[in-house]
Amino acid sequence: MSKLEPKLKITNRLHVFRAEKRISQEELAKAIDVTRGTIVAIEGGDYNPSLELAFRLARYLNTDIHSIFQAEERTDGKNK
Amino acid sequence: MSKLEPKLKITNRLHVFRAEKRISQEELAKAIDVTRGTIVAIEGGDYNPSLELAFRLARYLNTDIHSIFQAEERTDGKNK
DNA sequence: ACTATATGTATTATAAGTTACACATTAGGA
DNA sequence: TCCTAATGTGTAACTTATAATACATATAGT
Repeated sequence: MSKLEPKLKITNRLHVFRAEKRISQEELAKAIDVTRGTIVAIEGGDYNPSLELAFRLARYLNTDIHSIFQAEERTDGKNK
Repeated sequence: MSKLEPKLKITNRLHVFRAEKRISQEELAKAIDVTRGTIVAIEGGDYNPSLELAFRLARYLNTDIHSIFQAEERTDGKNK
């Protein structure tokens, strides 16, 4: 319970990169040494990974962090 | 005890950006809504902030995450 | 000397990231 | 149909990020 919302909403296009490379969540997870649950959580939405993990993802996908992750202003805290 | 090392070492040039803007740790902390302790920890070294916080920093400093943070392979011994 | 600012360090407490499971479902191929 | 890979969902345990606070110290200006 109690999920404090961060100031910025982090969205990502990880599934797009995965689709381009045609790799499964499990493959990606093993490649960057996390569990599949972590990949699911990231792709699933409101999830704020560590910067180090973001770097590992960007490095593996041969791109930069901003190409994978975008930060949006959180226009309202209580719109749900 | 038991400090699992991340796969990548995250370094940063936050103090350089601060120096350029001539702002104190406390000013920066307030601007991005963290405590000064968090700024000290980040500048101090082996510290892995959240991606969301990295975005807040980059946004405030009018730059991108990679200009502030760099990921190095962890070459030091006893890896794995 | 005094004062205020800036930084480093430390401790405790809470929030959140991540793992390691398990179970379910869906889509495809043989 | 059966089998398998891929994905979604959930939860408990563990680790780490961050907050809140206090204390120390150095430095610059008065």
